Amino acid sequence: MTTPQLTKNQSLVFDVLEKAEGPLSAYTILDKLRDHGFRAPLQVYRALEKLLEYGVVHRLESINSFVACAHPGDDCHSHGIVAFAICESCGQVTEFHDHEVDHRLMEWVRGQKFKPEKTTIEIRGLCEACAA
Amino acid sequence: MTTPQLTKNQSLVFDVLEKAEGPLSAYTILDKLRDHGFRAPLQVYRALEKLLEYGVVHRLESINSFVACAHPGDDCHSHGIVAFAICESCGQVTEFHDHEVDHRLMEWVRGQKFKPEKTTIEIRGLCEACAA
DNA sequence: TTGCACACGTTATAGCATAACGCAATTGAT
DNA sequence: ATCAATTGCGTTATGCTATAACGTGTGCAA
Ligand SMILES: [Zn+2]
Ligand SMILES: [Zn+2]
Ligand SMILES: [Zn+2]
Ligand SMILES: [Zn+2]
Repeated sequence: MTTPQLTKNQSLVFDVLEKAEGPLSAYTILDKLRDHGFRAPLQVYRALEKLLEYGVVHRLESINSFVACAHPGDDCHSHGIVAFAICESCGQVTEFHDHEVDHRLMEWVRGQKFKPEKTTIEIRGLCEACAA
Repeated sequence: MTTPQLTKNQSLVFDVLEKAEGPLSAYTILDKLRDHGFRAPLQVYRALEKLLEYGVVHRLESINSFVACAHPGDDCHSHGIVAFAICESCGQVTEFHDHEVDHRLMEWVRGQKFKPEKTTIEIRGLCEACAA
């Protein structure tokens, strides 16, 4: 998926996510953009929908939040599953890929004749700093 | 984790989930239990909290729903990660375990000195019947 | 008896996400 | 140039998901 030129709202939302330390909820993004004219949740959600489609932003299902892709330009997303480690203390998120995990999961779905569309792998816990 | 005797509310919620064809949202469970005296979401959420703790129910993060464990009495839950395949058409859920996937993920977290607490693996797509 | 833990009921509130309407700008064919 | 289709945008309203806060009753152990 090649990323087209972002619209104004999409750029604003993306910039907020890129500058953030960790994942943000849609409503947090909204609050950060009120000075730029954002008034309603849909303005955020519509931008996020496109950014997710372009693959430059990921959604963290287990915490209802969004994060900028940590591997811009990487083609991993086109042929692999993205996994996340989420620190429940400081909110830090690490994005990674493991082809062996992908392989095993895809082998399983093939055996079941299941047709995968979107796979979520999220590890919640404590990062090295917070676990100390 | 050994499962203690369930309370009345916990039993009601568990029975609903066990008899269900697929995953249910907390509010759907609530509606199914109104005839049994349930009036408020908290009655459902409090029961679910315990059932999750006992390991007899799983939460599907990506669809905000709950499902009865498909492997009652299985000790897989104590030393492995649970994964789910969720059909987005018919709602059918298949629960499975893959030790190799567990192993790879745990190897990754060990390398990062990340301390995992709860891991989510959910594959959304189409089951064999619905993909045809 | 007193204190504690736990389940429960109720009301209110917080947090997350989308439906539905209308308008404006863009594009691309006819 | 005109028309139709698409896309983005703004606004209001609504729906779905989850928890806070308070009070009650019950069982049990110190
Ligand atoms: Zn990424
Ligand atoms: Zn941390
Ligand atoms: Zn299970
Ligand atoms: Zn299906």
